[in-house]
Amino acid sequence: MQRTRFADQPCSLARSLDAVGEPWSFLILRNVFYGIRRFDPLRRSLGISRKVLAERLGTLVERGILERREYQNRPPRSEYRLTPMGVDLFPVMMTLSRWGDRWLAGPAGTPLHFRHRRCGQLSPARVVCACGEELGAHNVQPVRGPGAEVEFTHAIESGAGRQ
Amino acid sequence: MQRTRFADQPCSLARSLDAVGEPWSFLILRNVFYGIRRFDPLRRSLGISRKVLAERLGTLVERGILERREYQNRPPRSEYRLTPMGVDLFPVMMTLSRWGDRWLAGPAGTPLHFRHRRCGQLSPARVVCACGEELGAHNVQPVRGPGAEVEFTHAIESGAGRQ
DNA sequence: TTGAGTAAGTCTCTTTACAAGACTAAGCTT
DNA sequence: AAGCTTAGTCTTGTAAAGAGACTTACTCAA
Repeated sequence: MQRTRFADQPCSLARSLDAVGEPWSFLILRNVFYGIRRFDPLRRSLGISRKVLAERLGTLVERGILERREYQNRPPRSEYRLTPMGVDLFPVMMTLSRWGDRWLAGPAGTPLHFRHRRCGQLSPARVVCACGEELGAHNVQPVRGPGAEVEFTHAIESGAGRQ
Repeated sequence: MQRTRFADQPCSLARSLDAVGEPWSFLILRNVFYGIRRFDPLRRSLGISRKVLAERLGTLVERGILERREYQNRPPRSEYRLTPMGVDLFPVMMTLSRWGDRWLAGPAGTPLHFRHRRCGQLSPARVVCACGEELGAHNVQPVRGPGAEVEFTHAIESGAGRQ
């Protein structure tokens, strides 16, 4: 009876969660984004146990999200860097962070802003359509794609969008 | 020795993960978005155990993400609906889903698209700044906000942005 | 009025995963 | 040589997930 795997579901959300949904994975990636790339600094900054950190780094490397790189070999020391797949998670982290800013920040306010380097704004990352309009549950409808499986999307297409 | 709580960290990402980062939470919310709102249909569509489903629904209600509503009382039957806080998670799920579309879809292709109702496009949800430009790790810099704590942001500000 | 069915759980048991921290190994420093 | 640093592995105890039996309260058909 091991933890259910989501990777085989015909759903990109489930697959993504299977790849980075374990406890700590996102926080490890956050700190790697912030420039903390080595084992001990990661462990200290996160307060994570050595065992779990080693496991998470291993699976994130295995899945192609981080890359392990030796930066010296006497003694062997390595650091972890984001692959393009890992870098591409940044927008996800921004939207999740923005949700927390909105609903969980409390009276002290937002702990951390993101500044868009080019225009200088402390940008409240918006999720938009190619046409530029902001997207949300109210104006989006799920539609079966080429990788769909019929029995899976049946319930979805019949009931979708009605909140 | 219980699981580490992220809710007390001065970081909206950590707080968000504490609220919805448990296994199954996102998939439950996905199905509620798709119109599956009752216990047994949720259980069947997810393949989750009754115990864990009851636990997750309970904590999501407790945290204000779902609302439990009786739709009949003889016998008492209830359904779960998204609160505004829950509805606001949809853009997060779209970006996570988009990441899975990009990196994990495989040869069968995207299982599910999102169609923007107004313009009709199968929209690859983009994360953009208020100025309209797309945001990513390369053009964003974290900046301390009012709710920050000094010792926490020290490492971040010194090392941020260099990948 | 008995029996089957349904919806929404609760409870028990087993297995897995996390938390804390001791221990290991290889090299460096004083 | 003793101690320090980095990067782990290993051990032990607790918490949480998975499977499924059981419960409660009501409806419906025979």
